[in-house]
Amino acid sequence: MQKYVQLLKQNKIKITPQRLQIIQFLDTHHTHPTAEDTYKTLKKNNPALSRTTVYNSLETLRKHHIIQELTISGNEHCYDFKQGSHHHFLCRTCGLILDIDIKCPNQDRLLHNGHHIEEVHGYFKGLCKNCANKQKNKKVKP
Amino acid sequence: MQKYVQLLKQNKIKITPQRLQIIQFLDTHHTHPTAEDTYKTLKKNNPALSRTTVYNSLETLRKHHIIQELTISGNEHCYDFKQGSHHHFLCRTCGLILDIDIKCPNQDRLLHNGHHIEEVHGYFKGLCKNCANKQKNKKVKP
DNA sequence: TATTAAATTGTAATGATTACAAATTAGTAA
DNA sequence: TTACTAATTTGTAATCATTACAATTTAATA
Ligand SMILES: [Mn+2]
Ligand SMILES: [Mn+2]
Ligand SMILES: [Zn+2]
Ligand SMILES: [Zn+2]
Repeated sequence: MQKYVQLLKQNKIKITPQRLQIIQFLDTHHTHPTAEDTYKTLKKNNPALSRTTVYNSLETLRKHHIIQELTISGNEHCYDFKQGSHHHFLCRTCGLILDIDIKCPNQDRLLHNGHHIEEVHGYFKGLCKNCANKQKNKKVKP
Repeated sequence: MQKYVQLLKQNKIKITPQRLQIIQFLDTHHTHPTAEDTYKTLKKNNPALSRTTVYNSLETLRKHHIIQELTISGNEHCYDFKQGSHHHFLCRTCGLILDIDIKCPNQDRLLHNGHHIEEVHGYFKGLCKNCANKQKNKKVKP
């Protein structure tokens, strides 16, 4: 927990229990949760928590590059505490989002034709192993 | 226009004026418009057009891989008639979305750890050349 | 311990997208 | 050509994620 306090201090933003809880949640659940996922989970142990606080905090943490915001699904933002840019896979069937640890020569690009690159996102979308197997079984045994 | 008719025929979906207009719009405006952009523009020449039709048509065209759906902005879908997977740049300041034609070794991946990859999206987010210059001028001449 | 700017909270508003049912139409076959 | 039917289009209402806002609370500082 102390490491999260340090993280906020380094970024000169106020240390609040809500922010600490949100960072801790993201650090211990590498499932790329949405704001709503985060809210629902933390609300259990902190019934006074407001949904707005979760949205505000995630935005603040993002602006300070403490967390990353993914736009892989297209209808909701997902958040990721993992440091360093990495690729992701989204299963269109079950919604699973996985880290994909592959090397990419464009991962660290900072400039392209005069445009300043601040973030690089590599998204793969398709059918996960699990869902693919389920579909296969259905076809074989109808 | 005949080429759009062929495209729909090949995909065995009904040829409607709305679908033809939508494809034509995307084919002649490579600005990655949203559903709303498309609706507003086409509504001018076809006041009877429904927003729902635009959403439905874009979804149908996407399912048949006639157009691509981008999730780069995070709060709205953008559409792209351009064939073949290619990378994109989003300016966080002005909203501009550009094609980035670079080679990527992961562009044509079909499988990763048993997961079936159907789409590859490479998104760069940052500040475009134009907006960067504007910011620079502001600092120099306040 | 008092002060104050920043953060949190709850509610209302917004914006994108989807659901739905009635009306229309494209494709097909007589 | 005409009649039929399933697919499509339309308009409206509903939903879902996110943001705006004002009142209340709190973390940081002196
Ligand atoms: Mn990740
Ligand atoms: Mn493009
Ligand atoms: Zn899956
Ligand atoms: Zn710009």
